[in-house]
Amino acid sequence: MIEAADKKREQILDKALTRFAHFGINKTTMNEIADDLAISKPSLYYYFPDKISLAVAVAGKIFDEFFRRLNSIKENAGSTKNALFAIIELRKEYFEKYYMLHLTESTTELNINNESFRKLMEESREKEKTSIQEVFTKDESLSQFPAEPIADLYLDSIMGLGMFLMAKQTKQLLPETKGLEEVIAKQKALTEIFLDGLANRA
Amino acid sequence: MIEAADKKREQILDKALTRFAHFGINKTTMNEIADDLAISKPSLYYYFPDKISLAVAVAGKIFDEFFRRLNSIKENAGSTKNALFAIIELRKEYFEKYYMLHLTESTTELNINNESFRKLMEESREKEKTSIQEVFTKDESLSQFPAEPIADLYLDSIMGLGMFLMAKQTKQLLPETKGLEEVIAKQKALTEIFLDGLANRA
DNA sequence: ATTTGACTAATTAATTCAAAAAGTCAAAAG
DNA sequence: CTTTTGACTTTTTGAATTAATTAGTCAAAT
Repeated sequence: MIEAADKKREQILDKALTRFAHFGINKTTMNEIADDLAISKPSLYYYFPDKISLAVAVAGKIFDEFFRRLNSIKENAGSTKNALFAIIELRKEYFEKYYMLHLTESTTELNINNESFRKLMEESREKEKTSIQEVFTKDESLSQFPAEPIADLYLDSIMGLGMFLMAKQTKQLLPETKGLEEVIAKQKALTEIFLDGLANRA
Repeated sequence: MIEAADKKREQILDKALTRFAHFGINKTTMNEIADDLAISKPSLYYYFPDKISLAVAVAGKIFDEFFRRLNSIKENAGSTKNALFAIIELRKEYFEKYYMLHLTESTTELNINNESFRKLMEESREKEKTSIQEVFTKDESLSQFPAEPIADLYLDSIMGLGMFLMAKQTKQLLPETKGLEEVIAKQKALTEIFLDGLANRA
């Protein structure tokens, strides 16, 4: 019964995701996940060969959902600017939701040395770049220059701005209630100037 | 003889700078600095109350020199673009030169909790922002919109891009011979689009 | 094919302790 | 009175040891 096994795998993924999102990967033990599901640890290991595989599978699930949303935005957003703004909001949503997994920076959780995780992250970044690229390509008024390096530069700039501002706030002792809002605002402001800059060259 | 004391302080600063730049602050001991100068440790402590004060004084010296160069660029560069490009190169030069002091990111060296260091860094960032702001203000074609938020956004974007790309490269196992060159290239590319974007709005 | 109790192996966290480095002081030298 | 120092104390750092937790395995059972 391959179907049933898949269903169980999904159940495990769901429970694991919940714990990971709450406490992070390192602070979640395989025993806890097994207990949550009211199964034994060996059962858990029957479905996933090790903890990293489980974590990578969870991360993969999150990315799948993310890219489904991203594609939907890409297809339906009216203008280029609207699309890029919506993508900024989407990234924010996922950042807040899965903050504990540190899927963004590669510092602590999920040892960066791990091959399959690094691959997943790399592929995801590539995928996101391609999506952004398609957003630019769709815009006829920007068809003059190659979309790939532009998308690359845009994405690096937006991500860098996000990382930088977050880092700045973290090491500040001041109130950070607004926090993400400032990041989003600046990312949008940069997006606007960026698009104007391209339009100006066209 | 206040004059002689100042001269000695300068000598100490110079030697300390050399060691700090080579080995980093943490890996340099007060004994080594004293030995370099052929004086005893208590003598060293006669001029600087503690190691942090010494390190902060060294960092201050570096920043002073940096801002002297920055101002010279600001005064002499022809176009706005030239000025911003030259500043990017200047930052690169200082980053390479004083890499070991980690004056940029606030991770390891010089405990970020230290009050006087945090103050120095904050003031320096503010100063740099003001300089960039003046570069924008000088450009009559951009006099329509407020220079302050524009300079702020530009600086955050450029710094973020730099940090982000460096972090990316660090955690990559690939050749990084080019390394900084890619960073500089992208910072310049973003600068161009940014300026075009402003021009387009004006 | 799936599950588990009872195990082992590997990692992580806490503790100890010695070495290194920071920092002090009373006395001396110019 | 300013500057310097040998000899000292206090703190910090890092390696080594150990205890505890957690990852991962296996033979047997359903």
